[in-house]
Amino acid sequence: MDVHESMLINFVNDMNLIGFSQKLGPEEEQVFIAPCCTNNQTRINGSSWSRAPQDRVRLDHPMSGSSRCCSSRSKRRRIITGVQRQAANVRERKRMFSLNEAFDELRRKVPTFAYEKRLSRIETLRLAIVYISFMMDLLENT
DNA sequence: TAGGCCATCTGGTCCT
DNA sequence: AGGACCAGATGGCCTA
Repeated sequence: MDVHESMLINFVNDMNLIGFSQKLGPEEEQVFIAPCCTNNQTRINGSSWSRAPQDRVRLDHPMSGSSRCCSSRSKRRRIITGVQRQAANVRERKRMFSLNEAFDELRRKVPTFAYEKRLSRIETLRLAIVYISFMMDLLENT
């Protein structure tokens, strides 16, 4: 085993011992709260979703209710049909699928131990950031 | 049982 | 006009 390999193992060990939360500064721990979206509560309490996932269709008009409330911009409303909505859902699923594929690829690139549980997406990103920094330091010092 | 993570749906906005 | 992207909401699953 060469020096770099042992350094890498130490690095992974350190990552596991340190944990990600301690690496967060106050900035990262701040929770962003949208300034004007207080009416979300209405939507939670007065939820119009059906229970079964396949029945998750809004019972009211598809374009009623706005998640981006209080915007002073003029809104050009886009009326979409049920077919278009379904097509958009399919596209979104595909998009999320390719995003997850990219995350899986990134998981394979960052060093972890085989017995460790699968990294979550946020853990993968944070580990990748630290790993890249580690490698850059390594390059500068060799 | 609470909290974390994730998949999915959805509507708004951006871009071509 | 329509697809891509984004963020909020919601529910299911899993683990401590």
